[in-house]
Amino acid sequence: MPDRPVVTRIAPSPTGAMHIGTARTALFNWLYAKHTGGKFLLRIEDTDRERSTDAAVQVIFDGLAWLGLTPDEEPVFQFARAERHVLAAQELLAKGAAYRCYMTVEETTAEREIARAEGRAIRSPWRDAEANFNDRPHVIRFKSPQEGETVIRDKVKGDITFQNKDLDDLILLRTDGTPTYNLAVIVDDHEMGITHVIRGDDHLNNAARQTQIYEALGWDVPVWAHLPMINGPDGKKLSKRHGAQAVSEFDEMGYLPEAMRNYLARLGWGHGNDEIFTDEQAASWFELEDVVGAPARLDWDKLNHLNNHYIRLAQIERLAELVTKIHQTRDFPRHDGDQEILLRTIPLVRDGAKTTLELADATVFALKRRPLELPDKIKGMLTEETSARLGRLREALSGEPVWEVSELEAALRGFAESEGVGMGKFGPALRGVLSGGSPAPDLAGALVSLGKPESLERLDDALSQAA
RNA sequence: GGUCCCUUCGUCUAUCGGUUAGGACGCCAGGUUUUCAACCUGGAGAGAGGGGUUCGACUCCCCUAGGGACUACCA
Repeated sequence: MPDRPVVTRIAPSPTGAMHIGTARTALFNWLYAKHTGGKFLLRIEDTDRERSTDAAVQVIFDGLAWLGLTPDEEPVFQFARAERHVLAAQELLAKGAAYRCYMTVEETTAEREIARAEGRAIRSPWRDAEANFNDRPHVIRFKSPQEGETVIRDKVKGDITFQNKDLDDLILLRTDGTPTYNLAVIVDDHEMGITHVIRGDDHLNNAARQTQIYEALGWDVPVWAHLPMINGPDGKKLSKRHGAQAVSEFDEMGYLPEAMRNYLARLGWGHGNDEIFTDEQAASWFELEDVVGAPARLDWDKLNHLNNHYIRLAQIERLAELVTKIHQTRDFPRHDGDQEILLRTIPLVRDGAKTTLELADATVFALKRRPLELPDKIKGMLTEETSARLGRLREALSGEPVWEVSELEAALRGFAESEGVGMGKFGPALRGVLSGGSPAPDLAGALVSLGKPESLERLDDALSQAA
């Protein structure tokens, strides 16, 4: 490869959801481009007109945007470049590196069965016929070399040698004259100036045949880097039953994009003992040689741990916005003044949240409207003794001048002491009365979240109910 | 069937011939404690199997086993 600036690309086909494996491939391409000061491009492989949809194209745009992996140039649509692909096929034909094959679909199927039984690649009788019956239906096949071997110098897998006799003659142009994937990728990668093809290792076998086509065209072969797959926790192909496989699902489940980037980067790549790092660090460290050759499994626990870490790091305003969105999708009623409550509450509850969904759950207690509906379990705690004690606590709190966590902690402790009991004697009841049974932070935190007036009122509500 | 890839704690990984095989998540125990989580301390836990090469192999080579990809006029 000549010493040109690095250009990488992600080339998904728009046929449905954006798989998490595609996201990681995009991440690695992005990281490598950043690492080398090169460019990261996007090409939509929409040559399959049956399955490609505009909605799926949008899914890819949205997925990349959410992940923060912005391409450095406008996306290229493969289907729109069909003419270029055909031109390349004709060039190959003119060079004698491709031929017209008049086998019918039935004949091809029959040959495939025989070839498989004999353990060899399929062959076309038209390979050396140099036939040209202009109007008869035919495909254009690449005339793959039969002798020798083709070596793939893969940055992840190392050198891989294929015997040319095992490689069949790829179809370049279909009977209807449209280009196939294997032709289109080569032409597009070449004309987009792609220097490094970093993709899933399901394409590893294609690389050999693609290399031959590059050579036949007289083009530079890109640097290959084939990434292993991402499997489910059980080591099997990732599917619905593993919880998620599409990028959008991780978003919906409350994962932050920066957590996804960090997690995905560590799946199949490592830099010593570094586990948590910034995008800048990852980019500066990222080398294709350090990519692991073995498939990895998705580990929800580790993802959760990282997500919790990034939730703790996130701006409160941003989290409040995400939580608000979650409440909206759940039709949880919101009111004026909730924003302030949220901004007050989130810092107090986010340390325990593994996802923004959990974070949203943790804010519910503070957003409820009084009077709270108290579950029987909490009502049961309000014995005469406890109610009386909470009454005295209410008075103590109403005189509290500074409504902050450390002051309130001290006040609660002081109250317990003055009552001559442990916090266990009234803490659970206080919590229940303040939260209505929803998860809530520690007592002082809950009081701060609610604010002084609301806290006292919730106490009053409960005490009058109990009385 | 054929071709190709992969194989270190449960999981993700470090090690690039010489280490008590390290870290992270998870797990277990203890601590903290008004719930849950978080947090603190400690602990258990790995080179698929078999042959070589070498003074010395997790590391290099071969075989076996087990996973996986491809084998479309899909991408």
